[in-house]
Amino acid sequence: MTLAPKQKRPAGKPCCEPVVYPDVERADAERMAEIAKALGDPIRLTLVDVLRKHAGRVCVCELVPLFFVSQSTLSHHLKKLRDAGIVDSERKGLWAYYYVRPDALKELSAWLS
Amino acid sequence: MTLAPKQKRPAGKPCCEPVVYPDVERADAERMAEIAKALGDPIRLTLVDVLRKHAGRVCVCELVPLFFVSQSTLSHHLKKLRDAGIVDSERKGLWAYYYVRPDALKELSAWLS
DNA sequence: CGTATCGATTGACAAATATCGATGCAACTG
DNA sequence: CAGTTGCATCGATATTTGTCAATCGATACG
Repeated sequence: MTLAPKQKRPAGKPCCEPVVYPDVERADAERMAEIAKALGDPIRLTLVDVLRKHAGRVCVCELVPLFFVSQSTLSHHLKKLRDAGIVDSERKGLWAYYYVRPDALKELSAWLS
Repeated sequence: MTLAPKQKRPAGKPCCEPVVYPDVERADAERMAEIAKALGDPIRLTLVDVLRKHAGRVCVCELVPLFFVSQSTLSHHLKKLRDAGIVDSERKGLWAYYYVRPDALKELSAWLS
């Protein structure tokens, strides 16, 4: 697959024919980029890693001591993951249990490989 | 795998034993988060998609018209991808040809699946 | 040589983000 | 009921990000 121009453009005319096009639809790209963005922080990526290793649910009070940030900051990160649809939570009395939504990472994972 | 506390903590004592730990090392998480962050924008994700579909190299002048942003903005996005180690470029005369670095996405892809 | 073109860089600016401490709220304990 | 606990939200602040127009450096063309 060879493309791209070899000569300077004749002035006025376009540099080259547009030969390449994306395979992903714009909406798909936006959805996947949102997921990727949410994973684009070491704390959040690690959070997902921890949650994924547990089929069950993990209490927030167990997550907080794993990172050197305040409780409110961690809560903020969890919210970002929730907003991106990667995790969800369930409240039980005082405690909140988080878990990774099944298939949340599927599309991005498929695209990546 | 059951964890997490069931009773309010006795005052002074910790809420619960830390039972869960991440499987990824901190350095790994940081590396992967950096990649994910770079992919966390629709334009950049689409750029990678376009470049990936071409074993060869793609000229910047072909990439610009694919997006509704200025040339300088696209250049900025390409730099982000370069800084993250996802793509690299080669200059040939006036033109710059970009390509996805092999294996750049491997680690993240493996972790995701 | 002088001029046009490609692509990167700079400077500016608004918007989004990460972080914290303080506060709020629901629910448990005594 | 009063006090305490777990977690979310708010307000403030510093940093990062996306974007553009303008400029720059190198290269090509005439």
